[in-house]
Amino acid sequence: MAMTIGRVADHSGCSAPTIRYYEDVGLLRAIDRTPNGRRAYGWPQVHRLTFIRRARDLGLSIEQVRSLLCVSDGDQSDCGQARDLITTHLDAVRRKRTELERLEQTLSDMAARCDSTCANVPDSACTVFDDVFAGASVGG
Amino acid sequence: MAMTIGRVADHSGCSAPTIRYYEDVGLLRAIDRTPNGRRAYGWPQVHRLTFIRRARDLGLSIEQVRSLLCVSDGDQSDCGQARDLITTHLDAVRRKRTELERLEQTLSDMAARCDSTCANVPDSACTVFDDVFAGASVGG
DNA sequence: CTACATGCTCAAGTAACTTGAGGAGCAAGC
DNA sequence: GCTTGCTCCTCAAGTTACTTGAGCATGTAG
Repeated sequence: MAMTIGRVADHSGCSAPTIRYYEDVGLLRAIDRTPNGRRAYGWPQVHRLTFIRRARDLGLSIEQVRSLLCVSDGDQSDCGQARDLITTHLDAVRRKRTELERLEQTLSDMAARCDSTCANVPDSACTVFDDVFAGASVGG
Repeated sequence: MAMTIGRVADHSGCSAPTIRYYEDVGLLRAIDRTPNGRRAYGWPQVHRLTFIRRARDLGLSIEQVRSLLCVSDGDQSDCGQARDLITTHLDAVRRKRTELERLEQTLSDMAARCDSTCANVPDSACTVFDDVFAGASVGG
């Protein structure tokens, strides 16, 4: 039933040192130990770590993640405050997604241009960046 | 015609110290100086910095940004390699966007649940996290 | 029972900035 | 003409969120 830190790392996508670090800074607490002193985890920790990793990957700071987990842990008693916290993060995530779509479009334009201008001319100079940035060159 | 670092900061969205830092690490080079030693920028640098900021905001490392700028600068002579670079980044950006959409959905579910369960019960304990994570609780 | 993979702690290193100290240049108002 | 205040400069140290490495113990496979 109990997992080693290595298995938890595999399941959650966090590295073992990172998991110990999260324990250090208080995102995980009171990890059981086996008689010989090794950490013993269960599935709830795997889910918590997966959530943390996803949020971190997407640019939320440790403190922001902590605040969301506080809501989850019930440390945040006022539901209105919890909702504010969530919608604030939601706005940030939406803005980020919009920017990401813009970059995706830019990169995709570059690749298409690359295909059309130099696909059949190997080793030719590439001009993909010349005018993809809102009509202006990238500059020096 | 020439802009101070402060104006460039306003236009590009990078802070002045960050712009100096990018010069230090070689993302910007050979910035002109006024007779009294202040940096003098033009629009090409503004565009370049805007591109850098967008890419950085979305999780590309300085080294990845540098490699894209190398293509733009023509330091990358092989168009095939340039295309590979771009499509690799494009894949990463697409995966990131998918993850972001998942987090957006999760947060939006939380907000909706918050509204329906405790909107008219101020100061009540909030249960928004109880089962939004793939059917499992966040754990401890 | 010897490899060797995995775990532990603690300290130092890294990336990408941010903040702070200490000082100079210039524009506006008195 | 001089002070007030904003912006700029350099250089050093601090911050966040980890990663890497040293040195040692333990569990597992052949």
